[in-house]
Amino acid sequence: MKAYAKRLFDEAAKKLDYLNDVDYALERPKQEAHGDLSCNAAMLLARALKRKPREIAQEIVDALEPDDAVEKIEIAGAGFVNFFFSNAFLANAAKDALERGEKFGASDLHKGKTANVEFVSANPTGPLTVGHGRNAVVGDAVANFLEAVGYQVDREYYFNNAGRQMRVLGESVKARYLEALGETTLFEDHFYRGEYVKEIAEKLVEEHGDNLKDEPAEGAFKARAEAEIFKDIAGTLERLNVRHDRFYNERDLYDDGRIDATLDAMKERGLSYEKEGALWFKFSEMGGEEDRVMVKSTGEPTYRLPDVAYHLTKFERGYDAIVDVFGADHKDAYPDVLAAVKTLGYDVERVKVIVHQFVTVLKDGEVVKMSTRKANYVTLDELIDDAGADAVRYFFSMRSVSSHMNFDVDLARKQNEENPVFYVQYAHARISSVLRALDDADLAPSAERLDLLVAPEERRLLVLLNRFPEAVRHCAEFFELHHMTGYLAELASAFHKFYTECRIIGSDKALAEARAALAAATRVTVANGLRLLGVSAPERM
RNA sequence: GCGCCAGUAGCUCAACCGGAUAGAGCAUCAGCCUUCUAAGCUGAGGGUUAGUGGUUCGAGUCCACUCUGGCGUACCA
Repeated sequence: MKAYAKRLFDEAAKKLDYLNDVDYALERPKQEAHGDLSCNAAMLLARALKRKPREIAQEIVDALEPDDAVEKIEIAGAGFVNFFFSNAFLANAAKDALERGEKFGASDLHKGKTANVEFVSANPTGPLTVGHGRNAVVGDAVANFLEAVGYQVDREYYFNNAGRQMRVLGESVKARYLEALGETTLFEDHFYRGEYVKEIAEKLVEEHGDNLKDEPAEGAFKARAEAEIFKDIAGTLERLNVRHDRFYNERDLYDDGRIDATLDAMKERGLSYEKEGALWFKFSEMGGEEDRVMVKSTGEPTYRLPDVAYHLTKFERGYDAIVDVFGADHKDAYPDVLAAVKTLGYDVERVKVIVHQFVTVLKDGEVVKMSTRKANYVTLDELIDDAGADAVRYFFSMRSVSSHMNFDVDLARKQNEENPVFYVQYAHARISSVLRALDDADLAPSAERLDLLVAPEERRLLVLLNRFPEAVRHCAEFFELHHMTGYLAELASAFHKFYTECRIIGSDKALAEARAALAAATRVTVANGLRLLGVSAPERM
């Protein structure tokens, strides 16, 4: 609809030069009485032209040359130009959906381009928590949407198994191991206290008895912990239908010399210096906040150095779009990384950073202060156990990423029947059910007579089908998944109303088959929307 | 202190580049199943968009200040 109206305006602009000078909007009005699409150009021009907006609106309308796609164009309010599309035009979307099936909504807008989406990226120090869930869901869905607009997408998980956290984890496992052997140990305050640490230690006792007593914590203990925890993380992600194409180990950056190369490159440009035994980068000269330590006086790099080197590899791998998904707690790091990458000659415009706000978890009416180390958390697995993978994915997708969200675990548990995801899935199941019943009534969906679909409920569904491709593009561009959940809720609602008011079986054959086609097209659309969000579309409920 | 994100109905959240009468779900109340799935539909109530000032044809949206909450502000990641 928007594309069509835009073409009309572009044509009109050849006659009305002032249309070229104004950044007008083509929006869908909140109220149906205001049509399917609305343009505010006349109001925006009124001042510059020193004329009345409605007068300008009239001039614009006179200059537009619509064909029969448009039923009427009205001037309303302060000077809005409102479009009402014809049913014949709207019905095209239903035909599209039926013909293109799973491809409906997809486009080749970015065909031939590649994208890298990095998400989750939790170090293997413990099970994924509810907080990671938001990251996983957002990252995976964003990747889906990028694929839908033509990108070839790599999903990447970046991790570090060499830092202090992992060292402490190894020590924690060893301490539990010795405890299990009956020795008294000092379980230090900063150790990881989670049950999973004990479980790993117990496995080691079962398999090796006391043979590991003299092993260093950093050896077998850490290695086993990493392997077990990663297995656990992978299992959790699998349950959420989230998969990564590549796990990128920070260590590789050291092994293949990228860390040193990054240091050298900065040194060559005179952007690093030594102070108090540490190596600093001059971020203040690169547009960053202030200079930062990159290599500590101990000789150990800070996390920023590998972060820079890692991002350089993404550029070297030639991605057209580089998407980073992380929580608000990591927000301070990326401006420096981008500043360094830019200084080294790369186009940082390709990087899109999605910062999602924190998830506040409520349990038993209380806020749970999450800490992996202190073993104070609600795991993602527990949440999936309680609410189901579909509800978890839908729930995280429903909120704007920039919004803090409250996650009431007790509510999620009860939400079985009240969760909005079921409303949408139910529409899919209901349609599936009607379509199954068609055979017995000797009917089949047919797009031959879609012109018969003139009831308000039918028209409304058609309008929504028209909006789906736009909604997909919007999500791929702005990464705001809640626009898709909102769209799907509207679509499901429109269907349920249609279902209540417009009988399929029992109507005249031509009308029944046109309605069946509309239902089938709606089912395709619901299924595609849910699939992009990583949510299942059940045929029976 | 400084930086970022937010504050909208009882609760959880929407509102696309500033547009027309601020919308959903849940909860509450009142209706609708002899016919394709009632996990549905219809209707009702519920708002000083945290506050104050400003910008303009028009502000929940932009600007300034104030208040409240979250996150950050490391030679932690």
